[in-house]
Amino acid sequence: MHTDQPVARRRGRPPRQRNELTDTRELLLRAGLEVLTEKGFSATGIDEILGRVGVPKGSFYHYFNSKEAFGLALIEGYGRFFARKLDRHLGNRALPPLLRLHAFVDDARDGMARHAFRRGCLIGNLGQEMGALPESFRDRLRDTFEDWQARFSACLVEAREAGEIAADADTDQLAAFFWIGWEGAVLRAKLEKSAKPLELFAGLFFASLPRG
Amino acid sequence: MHTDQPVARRRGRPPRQRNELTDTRELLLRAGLEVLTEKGFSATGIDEILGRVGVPKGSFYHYFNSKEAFGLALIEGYGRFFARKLDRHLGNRALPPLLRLHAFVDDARDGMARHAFRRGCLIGNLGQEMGALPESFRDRLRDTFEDWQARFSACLVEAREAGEIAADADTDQLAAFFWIGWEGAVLRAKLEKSAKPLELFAGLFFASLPRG
DNA sequence: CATTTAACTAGACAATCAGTCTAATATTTC
DNA sequence: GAAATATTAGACTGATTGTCTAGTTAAATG
Repeated sequence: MHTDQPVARRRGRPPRQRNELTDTRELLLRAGLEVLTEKGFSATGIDEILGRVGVPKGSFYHYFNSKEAFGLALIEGYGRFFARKLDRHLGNRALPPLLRLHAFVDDARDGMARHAFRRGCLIGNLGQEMGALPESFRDRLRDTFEDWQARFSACLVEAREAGEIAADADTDQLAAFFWIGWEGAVLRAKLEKSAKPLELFAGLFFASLPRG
Repeated sequence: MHTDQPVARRRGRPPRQRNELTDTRELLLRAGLEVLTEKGFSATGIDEILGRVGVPKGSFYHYFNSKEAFGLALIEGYGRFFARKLDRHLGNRALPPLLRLHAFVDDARDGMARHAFRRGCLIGNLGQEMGALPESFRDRLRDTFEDWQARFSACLVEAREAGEIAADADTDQLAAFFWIGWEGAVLRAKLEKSAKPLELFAGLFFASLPRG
């Protein structure tokens, strides 16, 4: 039985190749991310996003079933975006592990500064809004935090193996401690329009790490 | 010149004495606090608050000039409420200073647990929402955090004087560190519907305090 | 009782929300 | 060209938003 022969190719228009730069769906996601990191989910109307990109409403509901589905797509995209950022820094074997963590923190701080501290962290924003959000968001947000924590913890393990922190350090706990507090720092940085909360938190966090 | 004589008493109906328990204004504030700590400012409609209290819409704008004015009143009330809670614990001379801080943390955690971790901190909620809020909120929120931090720092000073923490500890910095991270912990506790983030953060915070 | 002032209410208002729907057009394969 | 699908276009709905005005009721004084 032939299987590598195109038995009955579908007629009609095939799905087009997605282009990262011009794809309408991608444009909507990008604009959505900008607005949601600034104002959150509930305070943002779909029309505002549409207006920015210059796309009519019909297109939105072609690409997304609902505002909820749009939010879920944003969470996933942002989670991956940040995971890549983490990997880029924490996997940089040119630096000792602790310095990699510092590099990540600096990068994240610079990212906030670049937008004049108007944009925060999408995951943190939505987490705080959970009371008014579709319940489907909860697990995704939790999973995202857990994922980031795991990457952070892995780097702490390397630091432990390199003798930079104490041999009996609980890296999972320390990573959780970091992310819990870091999200608070992002919140405050947005409120105060300043990098100080980020630097203060990161400074005392690193100082608090148990030394060998 | 007589001043204790009621020279020209105003005619007409006098402003009534506000009664803490039945006052409509107070009821609106109380209900508003419940909803806003749960869902935030933008996601909450005035109608929802009105519905809870059983007060018609027209009355709202008799007591408050706008939703914004309502929000400002809530911030002030919540700031004072929490300041009292802080004073009650941190001023308790029956306990050594560090234990007072622990007592406050436990109280705050129990408060969240009592509402099944659905309600967060009003100030933290609004801080995160700042991007979509009237700019008049920003200073009030900042001031509230500063106020809480000052009270926390004062207790740390007592701890330092009692030799519970290092003599050269920077109490202002430590208090800032605590509140930055604590708000993050409240956020996570709400997301995870669990006391764990609160306990984990508080645990490592206290462990990180520089010992004499 | 009449007047004055305050407390409170009823509902209209325009604006905006998320979401739906129908029709038209663009793009590709057969 | 015909067929099939992808995408666009935007009017429309019904619900909800914050705000406001005009009115009624309550309590005091002269």
